[in-house]
Amino acid sequence: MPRVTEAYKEERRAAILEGALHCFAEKGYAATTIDDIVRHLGISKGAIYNYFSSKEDIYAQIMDSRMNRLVESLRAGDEETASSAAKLRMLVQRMTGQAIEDLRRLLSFHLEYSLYASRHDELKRSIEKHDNAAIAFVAELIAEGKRSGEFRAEVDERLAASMFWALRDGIALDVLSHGGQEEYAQLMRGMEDMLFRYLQG
Amino acid sequence: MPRVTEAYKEERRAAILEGALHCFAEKGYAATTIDDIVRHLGISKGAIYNYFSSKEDIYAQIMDSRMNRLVESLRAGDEETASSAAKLRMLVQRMTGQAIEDLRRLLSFHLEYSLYASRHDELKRSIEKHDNAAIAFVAELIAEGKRSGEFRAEVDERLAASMFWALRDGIALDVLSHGGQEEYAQLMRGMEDMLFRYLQG
Amino acid sequence: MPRVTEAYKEERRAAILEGALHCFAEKGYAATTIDDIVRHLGISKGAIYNYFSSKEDIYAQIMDSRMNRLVESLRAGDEETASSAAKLRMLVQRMTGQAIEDLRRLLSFHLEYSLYASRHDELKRSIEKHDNAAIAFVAELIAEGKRSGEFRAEVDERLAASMFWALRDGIALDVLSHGGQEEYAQLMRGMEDMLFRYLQG
Amino acid sequence: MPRVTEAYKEERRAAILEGALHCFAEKGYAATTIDDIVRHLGISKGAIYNYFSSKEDIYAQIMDSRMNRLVESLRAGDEETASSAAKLRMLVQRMTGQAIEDLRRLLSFHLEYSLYASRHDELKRSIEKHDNAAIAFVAELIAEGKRSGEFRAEVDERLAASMFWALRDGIALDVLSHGGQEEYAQLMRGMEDMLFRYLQG
DNA sequence: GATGAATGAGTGTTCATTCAT
DNA sequence: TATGAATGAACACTCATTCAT
Repeated sequence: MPRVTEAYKEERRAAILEGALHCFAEKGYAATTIDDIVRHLGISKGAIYNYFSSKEDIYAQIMDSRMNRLVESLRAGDEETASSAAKLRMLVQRMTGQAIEDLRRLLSFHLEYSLYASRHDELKRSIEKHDNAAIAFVAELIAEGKRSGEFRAEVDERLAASMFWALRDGIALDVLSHGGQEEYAQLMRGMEDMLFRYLQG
Repeated sequence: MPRVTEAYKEERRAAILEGALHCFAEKGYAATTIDDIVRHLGISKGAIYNYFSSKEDIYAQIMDSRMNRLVESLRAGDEETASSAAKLRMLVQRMTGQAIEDLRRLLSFHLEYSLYASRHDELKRSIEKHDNAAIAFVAELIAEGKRSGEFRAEVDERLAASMFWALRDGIALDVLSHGGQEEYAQLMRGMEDMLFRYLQG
Repeated sequence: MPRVTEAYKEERRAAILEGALHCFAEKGYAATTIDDIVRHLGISKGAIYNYFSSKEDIYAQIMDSRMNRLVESLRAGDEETASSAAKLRMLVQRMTGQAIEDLRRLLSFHLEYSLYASRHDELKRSIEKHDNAAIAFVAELIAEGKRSGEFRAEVDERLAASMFWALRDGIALDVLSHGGQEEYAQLMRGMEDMLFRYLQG
Repeated sequence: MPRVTEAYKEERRAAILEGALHCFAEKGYAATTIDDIVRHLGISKGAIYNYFSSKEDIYAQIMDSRMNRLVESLRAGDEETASSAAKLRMLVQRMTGQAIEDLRRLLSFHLEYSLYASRHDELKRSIEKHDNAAIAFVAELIAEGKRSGEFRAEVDERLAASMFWALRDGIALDVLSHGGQEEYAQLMRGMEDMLFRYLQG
């Protein structure tokens, strides 16, 4: 008979993940100390270790939870009625509408994590899994478009989907260094334009 | 060993930079210790501090020297006779030809540095300068193509140049996580295709 | 071990201060390493940094606490009934009675600290404050003696008080280099003699 | 047949001593690096080690040379005609006349050296020798005064001489922390007054 | 004799993790 | 479970000294 409910624990876990994400996004993984996180959350240092086994564990779990939500949200926007092209366009536009500040913070987190994971095999696998899900989602959209004749039959949907994400990630990376909201929006419109010319010929 | 020539010192400096780059690319900046670098180079710890003032100084100087060489090499491939489209195609193909292993190592270095610099204002400025040089180079190529009628008059050359690099960086980032030489080459061919459809309409 | 009482922490802080004083007095500030202190106290290196922010912080806080206690102890010996001359004589005699070994250790600490502080403005101010308190205490004694007619009306009490401490410090400095208990006692008796001849004419 | 004359070498040695004294007085022994000295003098690091075996060796030789000159200068002021009391008064007044800035720098050097030497037996012996010479010089003056009836017969000349220097050192120490030229002069006049009252009853 | 690059033991400090309370 | 003081390996950096030129 546990003292605390499962729900309470789950809430606590999520709060720590959120607080840690805030710190990691702000200062970077290596520069963030457990003390930073603990201070930010107003909890004790020990508490963290009741929920996570290490700093790296927190890192990985943040990413995992974010990725799951990302794929969910991808699906969520999926209106039944719309054409494939419309869906894809909507996806780009939802991205375009994101506040640059959120983007910057989150993106730098994602980028750093990818880098980090690329040097740690265990993490690499989970990244790959999630990335594949994201690619598959877009690839499926494109495949639909091909079937409905909206997109050229010659495009390789997996390749195109990979390029979709590469473009998005590259733009985000760019914006990280320079550029504000307007420049980001402009690049995203450029991406939309380029992408549809490619898909539609 | 004093009364050394300037050339000797410059060589030494370059060797340290190279050794450090090797280590940073391998393990990441934060995870690389001065001892790692020193061990890799077979020199003493103190020696490093005769040439650089801190670990971060080394980091910044590696990037600076790499960026300078990148822009130079961009210019170097510039054949006089070729058309703009041919030059641009050549540029993409030179990138496509790169060994994935080199790319992976170098790219992860670049990415990590961009991330790091985005949180350190002094470094940020130098990154921006170099990035602008790279963008300007491609933008000029595209502008030439517009003038010669090879490219659509409507494309904004700066935007297109930005997207050129975003695409390239995004692909590299992708390849960092998964994919090998073949997947990289395929993505780069996709990039070429997408890019020219966009530029040529 | 958390949820410790304030008293426990205060005790710990005091113990570190004491241990550090021991080491600084023995080997000097610069020659004493944090490892020396830690070894002497049988605690871990990190523990020190839970209580103090740096080696210099420890140094300054030792001095502060010693100075506070010194001024307190000066006041503590202050018998109500005695005449001013008797009080002053008592003060000198209490100093004379000190064990030379204690004196040597403590004095070399004080001297070194004064030297150190004289080159560090923040510390300088606190030294001055404490020194002034010590001078003011003796000056008040002398002023009382002047009022009661025990001391010459012409003596400037602040000047005389400064010389009181100069003499004491000078003697201690001397004893640091040579001399043992007997020589110290002799010098202090000489100080008493010289001082009272000066005050009483 | 040496390449350079003895005189040249002696000059060089002296210059290094002087430069090192400047640095030690400014920043303190521990805080002064060989690089500081070398930079101040505009010579090479190796050069120093042609003349001295270590940083400590320099330290000790500075003190040695200063002490020798001090005792010489004490004797130099010794006018034949004057009475003992006049000679002693003159000695105090010469000290009083010193520029506070010189004093501060030099005194902090002396003090620090005494402290340092008190923890290093080899150096301690040489300090004692020099201190004894200084005490003996003043003691002899006082003894003369006793013989000529200028000073009280009861004073112990060695004790009085020790107190003379203690007072002077104590005043200098005081001035190190606070006080400027005027305060110093006032204290020195106080010392003169106190001293003569003691010697003459 | 002069030079100054090289050396590497040594320093103060940090920080993820543990565990007694 | 929560706490936060304790731990100690690890780190970037310093600096007296050496020695090839």
